[in-house]
Amino acid sequence: MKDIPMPARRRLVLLERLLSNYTEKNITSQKIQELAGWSSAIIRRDISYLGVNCGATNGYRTSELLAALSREFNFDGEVRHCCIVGLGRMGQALLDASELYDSAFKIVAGFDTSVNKTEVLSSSFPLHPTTLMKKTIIEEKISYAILTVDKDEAQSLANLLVECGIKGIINYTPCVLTVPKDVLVENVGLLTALETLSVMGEV
Amino acid sequence: MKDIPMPARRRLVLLERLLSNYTEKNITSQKIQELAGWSSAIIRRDISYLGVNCGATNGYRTSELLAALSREFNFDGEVRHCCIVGLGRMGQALLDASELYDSAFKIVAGFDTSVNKTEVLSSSFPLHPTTLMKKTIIEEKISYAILTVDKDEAQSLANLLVECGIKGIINYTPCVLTVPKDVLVENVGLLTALETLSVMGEV
DNA sequence: ATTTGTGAACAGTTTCACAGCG
DNA sequence: CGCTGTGAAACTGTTCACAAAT
Repeated sequence: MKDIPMPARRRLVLLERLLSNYTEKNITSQKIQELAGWSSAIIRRDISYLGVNCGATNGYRTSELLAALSREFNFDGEVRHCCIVGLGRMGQALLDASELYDSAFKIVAGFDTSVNKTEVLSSSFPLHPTTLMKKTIIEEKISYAILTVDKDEAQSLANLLVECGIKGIINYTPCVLTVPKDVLVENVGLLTALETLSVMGEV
Repeated sequence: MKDIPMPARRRLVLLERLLSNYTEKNITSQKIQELAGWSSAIIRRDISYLGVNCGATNGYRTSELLAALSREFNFDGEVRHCCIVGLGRMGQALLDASELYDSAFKIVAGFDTSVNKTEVLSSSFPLHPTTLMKKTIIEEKISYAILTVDKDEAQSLANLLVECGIKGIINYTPCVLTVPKDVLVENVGLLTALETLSVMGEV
């Protein structure tokens, strides 16, 4: 894993997503190219990092590839605990997170600065005021946070999360978060995503 | 713009986000490094693509940099029209999209396959059944779609959007969408983002 | 016959290091 | 003097093209 290039890792994650919704028994690099848009050459190299030796002719066995991806990324180990920080409209929309059912990730807590929110809303896991964040994150062994607060609270809550020893943040806010190098951030805010689309499109 | 490398474009978008929330009059490449985590060398090169000549010593003038970014990315031209496809919990959470207020993007329509949804919900822009998608996208000159449907509808609605001539899709579903090369996709689904975080983190 | 897996060539991106500017 | 802007070097990632596998 150590020496899989970063762009390859991102593609392999998408390959895992792709194969999860793929029903054929076998798949060729050519077929993946049609479905995902990357060149078949780079797909073969990406897959070669996984160390599967498929046996040519019919392409890869879907199940074998998926297993190799899970193994390499440790998606078959212990389930990773996550929390939602910010229970506004967006945070509430993620509360059920049916998407994560059957995945390697599980939301085990929600936080909001407003005690009102944490008391009124209900979910299958406990909702706490942010004052209990440190305690909960440590006790529940939470690795990742999903940040869905207002932009004026974003950096201060990111700071708090870092203090709690979080390993990564999914940033749904339109802010650039300042965090130490060992804390990873995925920026998935709507405005950021729209600006990126628009900018990648210009010839 | 033509020859700004893709990784540089992504950073420049984040630089734009960063500066939008930055109140000092001047900023140095060193300061950006502290805030965003990229090396000061690469920041200077990224900015050099914009063709601003700042005049050393005190770093860049924040306002000048922001203006150059807006100019380069055409954020100061006509507002780009967007639509939400899928009015479930997530789609509804994006309906107000206060985030886009004062930006280069505006949501002008929402769609759902269920007429029920489009009739019951209310928003500042019209909600239509997907049967009216082609008509509306053309009439309203909609460039970008925000896809928040269930995973079993994701590809078929992506197909429809492509047929309507959409330029890019913000994909909030956990699916990999198959689209022509000239249609761009930003994958911001929760599961995809969590898997990416986890995979980028492994040493 | 078809498709993988991979050295070697190529292309793209980042870093280094320093001249030049205010 | 501190900071930018940028050639040139170093590094990283992608594509080519073909031998090996079945």
